[in-house]
Amino acid sequence: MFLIKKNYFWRMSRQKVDYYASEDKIYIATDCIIFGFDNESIKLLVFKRRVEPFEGEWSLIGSFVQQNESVNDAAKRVLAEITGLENVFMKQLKVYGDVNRDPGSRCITVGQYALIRIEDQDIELVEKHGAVWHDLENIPDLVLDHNTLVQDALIQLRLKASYQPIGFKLLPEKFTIPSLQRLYENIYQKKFDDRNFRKKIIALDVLTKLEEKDKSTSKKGAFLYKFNVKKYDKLVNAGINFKL
Amino acid sequence: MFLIKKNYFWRMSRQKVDYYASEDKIYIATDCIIFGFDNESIKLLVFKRRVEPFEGEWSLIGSFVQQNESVNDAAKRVLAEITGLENVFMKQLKVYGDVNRDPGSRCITVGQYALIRIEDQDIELVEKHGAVWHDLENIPDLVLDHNTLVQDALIQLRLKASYQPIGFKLLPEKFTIPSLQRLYENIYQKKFDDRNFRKKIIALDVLTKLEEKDKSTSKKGAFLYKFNVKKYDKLVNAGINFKL
DNA sequence: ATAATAAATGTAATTTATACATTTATAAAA
DNA sequence: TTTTATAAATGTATAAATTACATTTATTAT
Repeated sequence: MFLIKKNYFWRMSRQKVDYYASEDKIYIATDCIIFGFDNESIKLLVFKRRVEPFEGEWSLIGSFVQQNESVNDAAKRVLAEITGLENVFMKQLKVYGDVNRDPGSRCITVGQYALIRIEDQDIELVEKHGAVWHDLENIPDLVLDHNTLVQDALIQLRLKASYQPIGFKLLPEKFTIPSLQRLYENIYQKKFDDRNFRKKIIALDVLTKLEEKDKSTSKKGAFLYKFNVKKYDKLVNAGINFKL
Repeated sequence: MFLIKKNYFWRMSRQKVDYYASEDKIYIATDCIIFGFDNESIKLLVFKRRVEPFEGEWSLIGSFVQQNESVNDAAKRVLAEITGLENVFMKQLKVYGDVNRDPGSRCITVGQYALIRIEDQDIELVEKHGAVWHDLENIPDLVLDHNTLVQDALIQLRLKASYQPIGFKLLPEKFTIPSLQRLYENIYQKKFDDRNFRKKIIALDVLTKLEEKDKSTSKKGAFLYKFNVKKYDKLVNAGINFKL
């Protein structure tokens, strides 16, 4: 039998239910919906479970939240364990709290989506954990409600991209305008006119043009740009409305 | 000592920590940030605690999540207990999961904001629970991190209002265009030009004009309108972009 | 009959978004 | 060395949306 600590009686007065003793427990997990971009398309990082239960099945990367860490720190910890990355863009998506979402035991999970630069990952670490990048069109069946988490995260990503230039979080430090365009075409699942796209992005005035060119995709080569964080922060503070 | 059920070993393989036995427990609560509109200004519903701890202090309305209810149902339950209302617009805001957010014991809370029509509330019930509506400019100091929850909810409300006409959730079934304008002026904390506001709202084509007038605020009286849910749903499905 | 007051209406000017075709730089092939 | 192939880069005219702005109208109370 598990006794709730005394100082937790305070909330109970408002409720009809008897909380005073309970064997019950609700577990708290967090699962990461990790998106990356490889200059071609947006991809999702999932891993194949190597132990029971669900051995051999695909799953998001997650963990229980521990007693001595915040919910957000738990997600950061898992992300670092699998990709070797810290200081990654990560946002809470939603709590999945249905009673029977996990047949094993009562467990809620906090979905958190992360945007990472694929090139920055620690490939050995990723492979060691059995994690694999999947195209969004080919996401396998995942355990529990994880496919729902992914779909919700995609909706959120598209929404958020429409009022904040989060797309930059997915790009390497130096990137070309055509690759930025491909990224946004991926996010929104539609083509943009290349002249208008370039015009709009440059009008935002958050890019710094470099002397270097990336010649990997054309003979002419495309100029590389950097994201100007200062100018961007100014924009955000002024209440940006970044619509493509 | 509390033993984690066997089938919960599966997540552990990924972690270094020993989960096999633990006296620890993380409590899960949910707190409601309840907004209402009285044709004048937006208000927040909070209540004065009548029992220890924090007796006499102001607090959001919340509860622990119970074993046999979902996180969202817990919030709905509390909301119904205090206001008598069901089928209210409510959205998850964020999980507050810092280790020390609650000095009593480890407890995370899911903030959920609700938009209600003040006129619909069960006043007796509200008063019975010691709940009071406060102007946003005069929100008292609340327990724990509840003031943070409120501020975050306001930001979210403003953001959401810019791409979905959630403002209507705060209005009575029949409302005038000037009162709708006052609501949006409250949400955005700025004045709109009355001619342009009316033009834009009517161009949305989700309002049905009634024959009745509301003469409570002028001699001429203002025509009442109803929100057309069908037309609105069409808009939402088509990917609305409701900007004022 | 008059005064007072909020509600309702239209238009011109400006800004922003869209549609659309050619030239340019370079590497590879001839 | 010349030609070919290819993605990158650029400008302009048209349409659509947003903004700024002033007067008339319906009604109640005096």
